[in-house]
Amino acid sequence: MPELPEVETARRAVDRAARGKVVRTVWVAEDRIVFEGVPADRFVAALTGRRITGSDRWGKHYWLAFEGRPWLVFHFGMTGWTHVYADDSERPKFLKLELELEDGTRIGYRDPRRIGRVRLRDNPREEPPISELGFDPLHGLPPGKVFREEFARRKAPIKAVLLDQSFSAGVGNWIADEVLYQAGIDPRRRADTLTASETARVRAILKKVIGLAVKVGSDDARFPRTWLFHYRWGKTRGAVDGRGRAIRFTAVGGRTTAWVPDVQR
DNA sequence: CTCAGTGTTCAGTG
DNA sequence: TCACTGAACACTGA
Repeated sequence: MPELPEVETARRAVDRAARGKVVRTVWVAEDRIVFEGVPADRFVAALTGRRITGSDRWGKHYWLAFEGRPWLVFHFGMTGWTHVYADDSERPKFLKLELELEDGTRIGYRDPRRIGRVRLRDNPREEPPISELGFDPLHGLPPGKVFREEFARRKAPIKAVLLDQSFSAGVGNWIADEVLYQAGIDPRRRADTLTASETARVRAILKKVIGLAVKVGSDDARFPRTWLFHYRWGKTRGAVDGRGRAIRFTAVGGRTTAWVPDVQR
């Protein structure tokens, strides 16, 4: 379930377990898709024996920084994840890459559907694909003026614009729906029809939703009960939000969109 | 067996 | 060229 908050949560867990430690051994699956054609032995050669110094994230990508280069960049797709564990008995299925650290801790990347990607980059933030991304809402939002100008020149549905990673990196399907629900905006509206105050609401709520989700470690049980998040899954017939209003499911921007017509105009 | 899916990319269209 | 749309990708689980 990896949008910005989930990726940030995964990054923090791995950072805590790995920061300052040397990689003792590296295991990598042969997988032309996840590794984009880079052979396993190149990852082994690049990472074995190197010390992890920290980590960072932009949008839905996060990376481990080492002394020297290159660094190791993860993207989760829809089903990827990084795991921290102590020994082989806990090794996850569909494992693609595993770092065994000097103290025996293991960092594993798994992805059953192989839609995620693992890359080596010298400067992740400066090189594709991360260099192509827009702002990261947790690192800081652009001024309201930038939102107004961007929306004004866009004819796509507002939901599609929020999902566009070259605008707001890290926003995925549930966050886009949650923001538009809380802002009271119909997800099908063309972005260029939003008023200044609607645009301001989108900006403020985007910051709030992501900030809170990260603050609670993406533990959805701790998301406020007023959020659409709790009621939107499964396309259930007769689904309602926390106040009993009907939830409608519509394809917008190529994605299943949950929204509440009574609230979103 | 069929189909949806918390994501991204790319061909096709206007 | 650009903005936008929709299908494709790969695979599991419901």
